[in-house]
Amino acid sequence: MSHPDKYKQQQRSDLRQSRCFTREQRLVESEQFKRVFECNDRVGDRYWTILYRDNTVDFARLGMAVAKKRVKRSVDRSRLKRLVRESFRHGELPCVDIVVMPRDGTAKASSLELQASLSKQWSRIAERCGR
RNA sequence: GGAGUAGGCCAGACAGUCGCUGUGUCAUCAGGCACAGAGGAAAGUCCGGGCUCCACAGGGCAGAGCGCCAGGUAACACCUGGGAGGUGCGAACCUACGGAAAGUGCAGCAGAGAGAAGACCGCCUAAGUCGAGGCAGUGUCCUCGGACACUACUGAGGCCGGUAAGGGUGAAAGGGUGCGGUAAGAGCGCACCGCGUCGGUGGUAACAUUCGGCGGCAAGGUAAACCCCGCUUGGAGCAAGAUCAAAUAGGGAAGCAUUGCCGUGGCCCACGGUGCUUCCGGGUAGAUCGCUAGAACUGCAUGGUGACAUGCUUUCCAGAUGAAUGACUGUCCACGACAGAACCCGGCUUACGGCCCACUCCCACU
Repeated sequence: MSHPDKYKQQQRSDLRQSRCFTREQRLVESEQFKRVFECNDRVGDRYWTILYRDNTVDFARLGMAVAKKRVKRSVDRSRLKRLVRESFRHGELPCVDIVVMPRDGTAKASSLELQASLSKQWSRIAERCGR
């Protein structure tokens, strides 16, 4: 996908494969969040709790719930959100709505660790949905 | 070189790739292109404003805040300059800095006594009183040596007192030093110093005073204890507030329909409820505005000790809303601290990496 024309073509045909992150790919309304919280599957490790649920559109959507209680400083909250977004953008996922929540102490971990952790979680979700 | 004081500045840089938000522009759409995109503290939310809504005839009380003087400012508890007091060898820094003679309260331990104070040790015996003893005179008695009584003088010592010099206690004992004075002492008197006060002088003023007079001179500390005096002061906040506005339930008006059904009633009329349609009002979810052109910024000039002001000039400089401002790679260096806008400004406070300049003290060398 190094060739730009090829990239564009692919993006047009299938948002799933894209590396963009537009508004459509986010959970925006509280209804959407509620839907995921009410009924979901979950995966996780010591950094993250990730809820997911099949959605009605044909691409994955991401939402984040970063509680002030869990991550105290505003700088760290921003950092985690960026990390998650970036990772989500690069990861390949089935058509599910996802809500990512950090755990206590996640802010102390290095960016490399967190990225590794996240991509592992994405593939687990993909695997489960594939079955 | 070390230790310190004050002021100012910066907030990794460059290139490439992939993203996000806004604006502009092109495009039917998809999207393309261009430009812009966190801080000095964006933080704490501690003050002061703007802005918005609510309340309000006017005045007072209560409550809250402030408190040397002058200036700056939209305003301030901020800033600048000055005064006073204090800290430091010094450069410098610190100060909630009105009133203690309006009243009330508070002060552990020690100490005799802690607020118009006090006599524990010490000092003194002048006044008052008791008075061993001494000496003189007179009288009486006699063993002629004296004894006793009275009076006057003197008088060790005691009592009652005097005394705030000295010792001792304490953070603090009601100006200090010296001389006079005294029974011993004491502002009791005087000199000098200090203090208070009145006047003069200087200063816009706080205040100063190497000027003059007067007062013996204090009823101390604490007001971030109550309090008194003076000045200021409505309340809530952008989730303020404004506009548009589904769905559902309910409200109002008009029309239609059956002149249907139910209720009031013996029956008709009538009235109320029930059905449908349209409109209105309210306003929830949601959306839009508020939302960034401003007590703005850049540079210069002028005035001012300065904070700052005035004039000209330059620029448009985040505006998100489940919340953008990032990730990766490479190169270089001092190897990157504290930390993320949420209506906007002016301050204060706290956190923190580095650099520059000026000044002070100490050490060493020449």
